[in-house]
Amino acid sequence: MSKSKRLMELMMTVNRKKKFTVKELASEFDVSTRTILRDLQELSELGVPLYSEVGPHGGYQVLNERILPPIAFTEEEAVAIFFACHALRHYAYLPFETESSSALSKFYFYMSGDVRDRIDEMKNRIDFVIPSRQAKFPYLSILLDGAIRQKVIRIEYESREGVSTRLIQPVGIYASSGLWYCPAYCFLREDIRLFRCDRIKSAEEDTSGTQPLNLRHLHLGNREALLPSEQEFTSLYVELTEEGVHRCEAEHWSATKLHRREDGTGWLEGSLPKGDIPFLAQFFIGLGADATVQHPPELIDNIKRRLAEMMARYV
Amino acid sequence: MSKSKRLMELMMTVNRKKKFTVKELASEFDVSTRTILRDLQELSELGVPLYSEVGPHGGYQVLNERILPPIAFTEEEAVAIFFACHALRHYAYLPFETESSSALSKFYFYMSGDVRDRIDEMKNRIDFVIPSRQAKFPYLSILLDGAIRQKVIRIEYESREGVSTRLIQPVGIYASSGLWYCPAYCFLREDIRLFRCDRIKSAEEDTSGTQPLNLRHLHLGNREALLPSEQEFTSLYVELTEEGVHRCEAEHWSATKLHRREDGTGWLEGSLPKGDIPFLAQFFIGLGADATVQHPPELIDNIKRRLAEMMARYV
DNA sequence: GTATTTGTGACAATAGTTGTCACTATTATA
DNA sequence: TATAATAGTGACAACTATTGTCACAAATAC
Repeated sequence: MSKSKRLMELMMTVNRKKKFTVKELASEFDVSTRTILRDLQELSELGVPLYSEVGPHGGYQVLNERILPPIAFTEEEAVAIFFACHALRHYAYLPFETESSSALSKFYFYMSGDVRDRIDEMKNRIDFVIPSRQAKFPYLSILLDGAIRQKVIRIEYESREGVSTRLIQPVGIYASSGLWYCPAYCFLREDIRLFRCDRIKSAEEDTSGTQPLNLRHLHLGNREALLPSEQEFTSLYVELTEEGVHRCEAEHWSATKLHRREDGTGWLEGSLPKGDIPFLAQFFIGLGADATVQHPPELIDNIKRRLAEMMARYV
Repeated sequence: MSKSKRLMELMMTVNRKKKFTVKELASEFDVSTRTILRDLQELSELGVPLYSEVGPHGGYQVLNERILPPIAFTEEEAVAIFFACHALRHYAYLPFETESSSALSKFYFYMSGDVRDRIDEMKNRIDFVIPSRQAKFPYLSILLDGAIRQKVIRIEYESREGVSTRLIQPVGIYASSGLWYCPAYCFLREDIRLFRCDRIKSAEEDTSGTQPLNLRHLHLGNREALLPSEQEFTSLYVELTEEGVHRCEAEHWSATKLHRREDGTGWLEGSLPKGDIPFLAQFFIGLGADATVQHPPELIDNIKRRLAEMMARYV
């Protein structure tokens, strides 16, 4: 095996093992220990953060910030990655350190001038707009970590009724139109709840010893289907114009209930937790003439009441 | 210079030059032509798409699908890139070939098992939600290309009045809540207009010889400020609750007009093209009790009329 | 004290790289 | 048609890098 190839494989091996002895690697790669020592020194010079201790039970260790073996990308791939990272820059808060800028400068350095120019030209000609918000989301990484390792997190949450302290077990986090949300099991309500992350005023791993539930099977992809809910349901039917269909497409709660006709119009049909009626009433009012609610009557009544209140304000 | 270093630099040089002779490189790198020939063969084996022609005016060429020299990323960077690309997968239509998946599999291959596991765990625990739409956007790359090279594009555009053929000169394209938009100079209206890309029914480079205008200085970052507009304006004042402030943050037209108070409430104040009144009336109706329009009277009248119409439908 | 481990230096054996030279083949162009 | 420019190959010697071996130093757990 050529030296360079061995170095790359060595890099992957030490990244995998994280702790190892020189002898071990020597027999694995079928070279002498002297060669492995020389190789490890080279890896170290290449930036792999190696650390060694002498003596029995000693050996080598690779520290956290590991580096991957060099990868050759095509320019097309580099451009795609560049714009993927570019799209993320609208998020002021992210749950992981945004190392993307250092990654981008590496790409930028190795790109030839004309691709660089092409990217510079494109940067101002294409955008992925995300509403930028005032809200602050300082606890995303704690919540995400809680979701991954299935830990119980103690949060202070600000709801309409004021600030309360709760224990939650996060299912995951997601961003939608500039806001972060965290679906989680709430030990206070004893059910899955959706928390808005900007209303979480503090978050830390729970130390009181509350046992996490076994919710590993629950994740962002399936939480809606699995949600056990004791809420009272009623059925919904709403007639939509073409524009109404467009507006409903953008709301993720309505996507599954949406049906389309050939001519572009459509309707919403499905079941509906009664607790959502106030929200839906306001939503359909916002659609104006593009949505006509036909069922349930409670929803229609709520809409009428709201319309009357608004009329009263503008007399 | 060591051989490996020379190979990397050679890779960058051939990417930059695109066309070159062996002799040229030999003198540039101060090695014999025989060595350069051997090096080029190695590059070829590494995947650089080289092509050569003998004879005078012959030489080497590197074909389009160029590859970058291998780059070493840290695992943190790899994770960040991974999720940036992950976020883009919600876009069914993109203006460039989405080579990101091949890039991701390269990363995936070189990552050690535990980081791979970490990413697998994260994949289902974090998401960047973009509304998924039925609409089709087949002409994004033509529009983006038109914006970059400042070309005139002939489109068929479907508006309320039916399908019309227009010549436009794109400023750029952007995605917002699942839809793509293209601000462009419209040769028909002789002004900048915003086109919704799913309503563009065909697009091709214009061949009739219409001269493109000099709009290079216009791009997505500044187009709003530079827009000359002959519309009639009136002033707007809207009182907002805390929730109303939140909802207005998400709309990019209102972000510049939004003012906040200490207690979280706020107001909208600014000028307003009269043509936007119907849109705004519907928007503020959607905000319900969270917005109270105080000016202009035309807007209030329009809101009242709409409320009355809706009341009538739900009698 | 001993076994285990990293670590260094020297040197010879081995393997890889480079330059030179002789030669082939193709092609544009004078 | 001859000539010059270009890629390309093979052989070999000179040079350079890599490797293994060995001797030895130093730290440390048990």
